[in-house]
Amino acid sequence: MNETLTIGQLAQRFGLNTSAIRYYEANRVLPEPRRVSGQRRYGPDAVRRLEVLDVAKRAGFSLDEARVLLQSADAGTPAFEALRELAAHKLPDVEALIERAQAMRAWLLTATDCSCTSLDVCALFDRDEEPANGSDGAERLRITHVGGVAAGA
Amino acid sequence: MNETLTIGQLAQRFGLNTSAIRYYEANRVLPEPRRVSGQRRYGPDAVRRLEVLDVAKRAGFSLDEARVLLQSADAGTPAFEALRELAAHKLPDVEALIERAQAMRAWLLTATDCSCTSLDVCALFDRDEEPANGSDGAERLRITHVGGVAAGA
DNA sequence: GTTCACCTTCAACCCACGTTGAAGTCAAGG
DNA sequence: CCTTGACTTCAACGTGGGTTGAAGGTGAAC
Repeated sequence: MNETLTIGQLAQRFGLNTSAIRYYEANRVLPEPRRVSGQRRYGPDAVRRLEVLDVAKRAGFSLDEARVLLQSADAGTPAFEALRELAAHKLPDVEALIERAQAMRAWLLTATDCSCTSLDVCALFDRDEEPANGSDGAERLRITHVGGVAAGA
Repeated sequence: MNETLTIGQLAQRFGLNTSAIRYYEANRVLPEPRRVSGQRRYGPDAVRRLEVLDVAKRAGFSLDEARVLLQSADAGTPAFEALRELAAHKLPDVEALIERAQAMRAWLLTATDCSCTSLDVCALFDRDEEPANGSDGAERLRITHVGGVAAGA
């Protein structure tokens, strides 16, 4: 069992489509692998890179950011330097996202109890409300600009 | 002061681009307004609709969902019916998003303290970790599939 | 009459992250 | 020889929420 995989085997191991792996390579997130009669062959280093990429993506990094992280390894600089900087830069975005999502959640909970027959009179949809009274409105949703976090499906 | 606005005035009132308003109309999120020599004129009803749309978007609804909400008003059904259903349907997505974002935050916080010189040995990037030990790894990020919540900038 | 600000339409473009399709290559097995 | 299956390339498409640009209309002011 010499650890050399075709693109199909590698893709299967990570639950990816082969097109995704080619896409990563085309965008220099993964290096060009060795080839046997035109076909890509991957070693354990590629497996680890995909492992790192997988976790990095789930941690909220874009492919561009993941490329920076992975290429810092190739540049010989200690990994924690790039990692710390990327993480510190991403943290405020994620924290803003959390705040925003919690405001959404609070609003949606209130909305499930709404009894208004017309949206015209529903205080849930009033903007710029005075923060004096019971605060049912949209003022908590006023959080502006959540930065570059994808968090998508 | 008869409350009739041009598209530019309406856009300014909401901090929107006029193209956005035309886009909403083209996608039937807003109805076609009255016209004066070809140009759109908007009344207070349109202002309220944009207000509702604005809050709905910030609450996490897509334009499609906002259209459903706004058109239920035209259909004569009580507003709370559509609102409750939409909100109840969106809530799990938002709660998943919160969980996911909090997992990201925890990982990023750990990452800012990482001292690994190589990503190959960094436990932060190990997947499928045994939940036995100190749990520094990526297992909390394993939350799969966050549904249709945008939350973008 | 021309300049100005504002409006109109329609099609094309943007972003990230890939997917899909057409057309072709290659090695192994029957 | 022929089929099968996995691989190759490249270009085009899809998403959501709009933006941008070209080309033109309209009314009022100067």
